[in-house]
Amino acid sequence: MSLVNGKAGPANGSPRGVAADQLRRHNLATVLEHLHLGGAATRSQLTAFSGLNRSTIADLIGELSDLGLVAEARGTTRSGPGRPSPVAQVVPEGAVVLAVEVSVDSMAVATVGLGGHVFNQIRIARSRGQFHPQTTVNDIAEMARPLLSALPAQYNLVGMGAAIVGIVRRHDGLVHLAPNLGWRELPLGEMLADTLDLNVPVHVANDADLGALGEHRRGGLGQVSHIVYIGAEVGIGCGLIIDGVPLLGSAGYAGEVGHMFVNPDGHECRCGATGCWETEAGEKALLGRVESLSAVSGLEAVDAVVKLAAGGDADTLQAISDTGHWLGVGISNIVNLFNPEVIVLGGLYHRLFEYLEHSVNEGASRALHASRKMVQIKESVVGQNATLVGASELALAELIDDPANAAN
Amino acid sequence: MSLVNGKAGPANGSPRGVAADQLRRHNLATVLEHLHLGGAATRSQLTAFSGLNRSTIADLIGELSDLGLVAEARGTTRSGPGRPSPVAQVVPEGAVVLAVEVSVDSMAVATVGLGGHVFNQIRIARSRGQFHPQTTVNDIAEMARPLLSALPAQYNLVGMGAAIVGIVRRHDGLVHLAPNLGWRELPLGEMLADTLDLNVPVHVANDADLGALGEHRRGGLGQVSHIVYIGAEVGIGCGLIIDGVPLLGSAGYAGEVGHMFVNPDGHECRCGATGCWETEAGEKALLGRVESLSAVSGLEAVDAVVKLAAGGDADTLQAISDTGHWLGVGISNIVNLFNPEVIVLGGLYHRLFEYLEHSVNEGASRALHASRKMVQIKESVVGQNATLVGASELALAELIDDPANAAN
DNA sequence: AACATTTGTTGCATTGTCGAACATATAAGG
DNA sequence: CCTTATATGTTCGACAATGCAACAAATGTT
Repeated sequence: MSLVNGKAGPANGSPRGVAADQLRRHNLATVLEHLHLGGAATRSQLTAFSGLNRSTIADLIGELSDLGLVAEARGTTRSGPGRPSPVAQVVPEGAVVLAVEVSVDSMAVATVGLGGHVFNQIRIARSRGQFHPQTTVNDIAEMARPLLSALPAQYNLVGMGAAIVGIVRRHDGLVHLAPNLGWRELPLGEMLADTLDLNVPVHVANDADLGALGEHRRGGLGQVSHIVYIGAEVGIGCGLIIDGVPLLGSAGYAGEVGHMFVNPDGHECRCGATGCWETEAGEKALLGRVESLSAVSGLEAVDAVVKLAAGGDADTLQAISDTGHWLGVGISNIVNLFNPEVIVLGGLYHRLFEYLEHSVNEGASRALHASRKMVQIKESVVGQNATLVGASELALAELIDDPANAAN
Repeated sequence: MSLVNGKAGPANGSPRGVAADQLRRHNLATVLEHLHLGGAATRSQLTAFSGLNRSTIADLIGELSDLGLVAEARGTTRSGPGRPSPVAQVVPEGAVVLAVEVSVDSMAVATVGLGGHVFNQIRIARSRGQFHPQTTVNDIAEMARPLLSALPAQYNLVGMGAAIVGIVRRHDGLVHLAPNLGWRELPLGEMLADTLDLNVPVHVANDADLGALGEHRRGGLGQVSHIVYIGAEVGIGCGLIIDGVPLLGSAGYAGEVGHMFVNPDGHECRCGATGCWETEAGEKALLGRVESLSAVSGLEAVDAVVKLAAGGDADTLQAISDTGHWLGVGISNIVNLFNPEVIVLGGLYHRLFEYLEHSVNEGASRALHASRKMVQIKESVVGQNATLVGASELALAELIDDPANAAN
């Protein structure tokens, strides 16, 4: 939570100084974020966590309560003497967002409230054909309508977040390139805003970036603040959390790892190069290694591989292991560059994690010893919904960062 | 400048809430940093920059002036009517640091004051043999002594920063591994503190990380906040600035790019793999490509290459160009991962920049189009002293971040 | 020389947090 | 059941920092 002044300032650039109101904003945000991510907490816990005085905490909670974002209840059973501290928790309907995910094999929409409460969620399969963008946007609107009307009375919609399998410019939601959807230079942010017409801010981001955000905030990683999320459907996506903050790059294009070079003797890639990470560790690479499948492709083929692996088919296990090896080799580069604490595997790798784990670790042993030793390679905890959860967190962030101004 | 509370707090973790004193600290830091990096400024310019009230700026400058960090002078010639605004500027001797650099071919020590004012500097050649660590530390102490006694009266020494060609754990200055110095798990921070006995905080960091910091802060890059610095002596080093903040990784080991994989048909590397970036674009790769030099090695060989290139020797130019190509290929991976605005080439690449530029750009064209288009590959502006400057900035950062508490 | 303009200076208002005193709710012990 | 210790909420005044308005000062313009 940075404390950069957000109010309108003098002409040249944003003001760097900070006044008392920004201090209040920061403290409100800190308390609300803690409740949002950590669940219910007593006032005395909040006092300890924040380092603020109990009078201040009382005041902050009072304001959040007036805003309809937090509610207090009588403290439950406690140990030890002393006046019981009331338990504060977020009110989910106090701030609701619409989360959207457009992946290769499915599309999902969810209504999510403060605290990560999912009111409702729909996921539909999507064939791999390329659809006209406006058709997709209309489908999203169609899926969203019933979810929005099913929300409890008096809900407060504050934003919308969309995760897209593609390269997205953050500040305006322009989809620069989404090969698997057939989109290019598409002003998706605008289109969603216009078509859904919800009168709330629309955020669009890359799916892996949001997968990382979802895992960071809801993946039970506690105080871990350097995380790399790696997911695959057709291509390989990578999202990075550095010091607790998403790494976006200057335009939002950071984390494009698919065409990192890993294998001297690899296959030719659609990008023209040879031995790209995607070519060696992506879905197509995996499927190509399972001989009995050569005819099938896409999601059905992946499902078949999962089934074969579960059945203990030696060929399939070897194919998965080979894929894991190249996955690990790429990971070693990433470990050297970022020195993260955790690498989270999502998407395809999440489905196959138990069969991949060993060979990934073996492949990653190429990395610098000191960095390698301290990093843990794990499977996604949030699982299939990591990107959708990330999209909701993205949309909620604006409110959490400035509860007083964003709530109404 | 993050506004995280730094004062002693309750037992579990650092406090997240912020009180008025931290606000003051933030504003003092903002003003001082602006003067430190941007040079002299009138009060009215500071008012515009910070967004704070004129009374507040007057008060802040008053405090910085009382601390001996800033001095005001009568405003010089101005255009337009109105009462002239006094010009504030930093007092270099108000906060002085000792900056140290231990590279492969040289060692340097400098006394640097606020505003980046270099009081004195010594650089000595260093042969490539491996020296006992304590000998090196003693040499540094020896070099530092005359510099410290040559400082103006009443100077205030506030810290020391050391740049090391090796992998350094940030929080305690442990040199995990420095192959070119022959060091391993060496508590250099402690050794410097004990031997120099200056009674100030000692910071140790990787040379490329500090090169990046030096370029970011004194490289005339203005508001650019996503920078990758790439330097080479024997190996390739990489330092990253993300959103204006150094990327260190969870232990400080981030940016280890030397063994990134780039060339399928490459040479064998000392790490055991084949086609590492270092093997293809490092010093040895370059020297190996210049046939007429094959016997010579080290700094003399590099000097010879520079001379041959300046003389227009076709073989040499081709060798440099080939090296540049592989440098560019590695850069394309980095561009894809970080989406930076500027890549700064230092060290060996700085010396050869005019001969490399074209082939580096060609090699980098592999990168994602959108990211490639927006990044500029430049040569270092600070030049040979980038890492030394970075070391001084590192040591000064503590004071700038909290002028009131760190100044005395 | 009068005026407009910009900026420093001063004193008070406002905002936000802290701290002390008091009130309240629980557990433990007799 | 009553008393006591303890932890925490509540209240109100103190304190710190910034903002604001009125005034003063220094400069350019006419």
